[in-house]
Amino acid sequence: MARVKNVIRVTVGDVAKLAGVSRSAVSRTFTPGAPVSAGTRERVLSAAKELGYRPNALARSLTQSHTNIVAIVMGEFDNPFQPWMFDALTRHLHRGGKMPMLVTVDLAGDPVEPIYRALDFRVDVLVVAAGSLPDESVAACIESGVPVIMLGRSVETDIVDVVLSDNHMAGAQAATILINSGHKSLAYVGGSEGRLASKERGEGFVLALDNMGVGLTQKVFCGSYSYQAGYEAALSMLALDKKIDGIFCASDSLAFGVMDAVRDHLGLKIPHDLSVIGMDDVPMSSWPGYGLTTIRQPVNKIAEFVLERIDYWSVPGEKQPVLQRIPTELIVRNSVRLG
Amino acid sequence: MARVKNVIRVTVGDVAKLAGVSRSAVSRTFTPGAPVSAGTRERVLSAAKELGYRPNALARSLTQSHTNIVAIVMGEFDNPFQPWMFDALTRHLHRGGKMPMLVTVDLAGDPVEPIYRALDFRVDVLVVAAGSLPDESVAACIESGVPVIMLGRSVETDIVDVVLSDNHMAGAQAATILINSGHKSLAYVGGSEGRLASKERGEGFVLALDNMGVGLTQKVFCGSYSYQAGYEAALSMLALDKKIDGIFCASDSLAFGVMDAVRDHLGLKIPHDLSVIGMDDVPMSSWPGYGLTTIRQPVNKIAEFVLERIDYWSVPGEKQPVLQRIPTELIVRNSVRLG
DNA sequence: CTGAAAGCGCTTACAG
DNA sequence: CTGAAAGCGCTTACAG
Repeated sequence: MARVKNVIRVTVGDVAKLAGVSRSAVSRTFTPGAPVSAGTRERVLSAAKELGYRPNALARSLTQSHTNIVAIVMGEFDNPFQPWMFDALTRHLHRGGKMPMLVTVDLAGDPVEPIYRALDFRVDVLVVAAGSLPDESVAACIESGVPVIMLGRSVETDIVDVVLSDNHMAGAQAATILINSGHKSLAYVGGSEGRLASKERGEGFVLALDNMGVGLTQKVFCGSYSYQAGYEAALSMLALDKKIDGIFCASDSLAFGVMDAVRDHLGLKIPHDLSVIGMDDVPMSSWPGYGLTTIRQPVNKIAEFVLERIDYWSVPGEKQPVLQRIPTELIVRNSVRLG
Repeated sequence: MARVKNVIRVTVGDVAKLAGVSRSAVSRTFTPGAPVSAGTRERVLSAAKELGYRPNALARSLTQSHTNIVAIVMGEFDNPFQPWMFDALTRHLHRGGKMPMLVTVDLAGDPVEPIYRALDFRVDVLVVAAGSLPDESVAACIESGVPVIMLGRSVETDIVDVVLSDNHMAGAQAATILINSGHKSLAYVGGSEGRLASKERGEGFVLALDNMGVGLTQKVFCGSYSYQAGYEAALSMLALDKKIDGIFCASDSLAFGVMDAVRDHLGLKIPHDLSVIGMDDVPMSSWPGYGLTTIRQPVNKIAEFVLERIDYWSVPGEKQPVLQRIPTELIVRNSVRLG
């Protein structure tokens, strides 16, 4: 019943002894590309297998220039998009042989200490997946001296990578389907006015509308991407202007809020009376209860690109940060009246 | 424009030199409880501050019996409960000074390799937050020799901690409110029949019903906790038996599926014609669109307890694993017809 | 290709 | 309380 912690720690020395070679030989066998003869490699591998040996990643990291640990810095999961993006990211990191270490910045706590604690482990790079992250936290990442890859967020410096969805394209895709299907009076519901993503999505929407000779009837920024914000925005917006027949929301959760508000309080039918279009394509969008037509953020493509950049930064030398926009995709379901 | 990686690595030696003390003294200053005179501590601290010194956690881990890294082993985020639990867990780990390292087991990939890779970093403990985790992965954790804390899942051994919601209590809470508010024909919608949680919730529900002299009208296991599963279950269940007026679902997402199926296809009003009660209390439950009455899983209490157990396992000696059930809480909203 | 030696940055007994 | 020394488990030049 009682449990005794009993981890046998096999080391290079043990394997070397059993294989009858030097510790260097063992080390080389586990270092891809290092020179070892087929014979010794064989003997080392079989000894290692017999002993159940695996190199201690901590010790290895101490002598190498990298640790294979990637810090993911984020705020709270206050929006279904975040866990979704996060899941794709960790999955890709694993495939690339990286171990994700999590840094969740608590809005009630110290904005920088958790970041320093991750840095103590000599993480190779900081992936900042941060909508709701305090500016101080972001600043700490940038000043850390460690490569930073920002997700979907703008930064005032040009020394970090930024990867984000092509928000202008997204806005244009929303505008196009709405106009092509005969909508006349359109509105945009954004998140935080200050955030790049909300700004760009709105700009892309308006610009495409302009190009088709249509003006925007109304625009509102909610301060967040949350369901509640969307719910309230819909109420106030549609009370003001009842002829709006199409709304583009800067996130799916905003769109869900809009849809529910419309159903509960306004007595309008979606999409018959009003079309709603979201952005993200979180799994919930395909639930029959919503059937949300939306602009998909390509989380897997984003994650893949992040992995590429991690590899890029991992080789020493003069480096050039990039700002990369990943194309979005229109997903047609039932919340937009067609034809 | 070009970015040069330029991390200055200050070491104990640098600080020792500046402070005019030995490296041991520096080390002791950063080791809580170690003997250092106020004077040297002062000098060390100020030197450290001037240099921006922080102990290298990797090197430190190499000489100590612990690393402060906690592995979180999980499957996919296929259910809103998981990110919610995960968020609470990581938050508490940070508060306890632990760094979470993520191990997501890909169903398409190797079920054990990612776990070994985490073990290579000498994680202190494995927190297995695993509904959908393959048995092989779970076995690998248990055999690792590292303390294991299982979340909401049963195990065939008695050498690991298990912490989970009090599922019997949850079932009883659901039964009680349903019966007290005059429901007559009740059904249970579970997840996987084989899983402890789904089984226990159903048992608790039936047992409480029994005690009140009521039988269960119908029971179905969906194989998962997903929205889709709930949607389909509702369709087939209610087609079979139209007089059911109360359904207890083993998860909120199951309940959302049931609600939407009922609204879309059965023309029943919730809660007027049919009451639905969920389990988890994920944030979405409080969205006006659902207003789900549910049994809350105390994620923060669970996370707190996990932290306690991590501390417990961290001190050496004869150890005793525990199975801890955390009380659940009824959250009343609008999906159950009252009185 | 191979091994002995030095070193990564820290902590822990060990004498004082 | 303090410092010199040894050691954690590995890798990397350095000779051969």
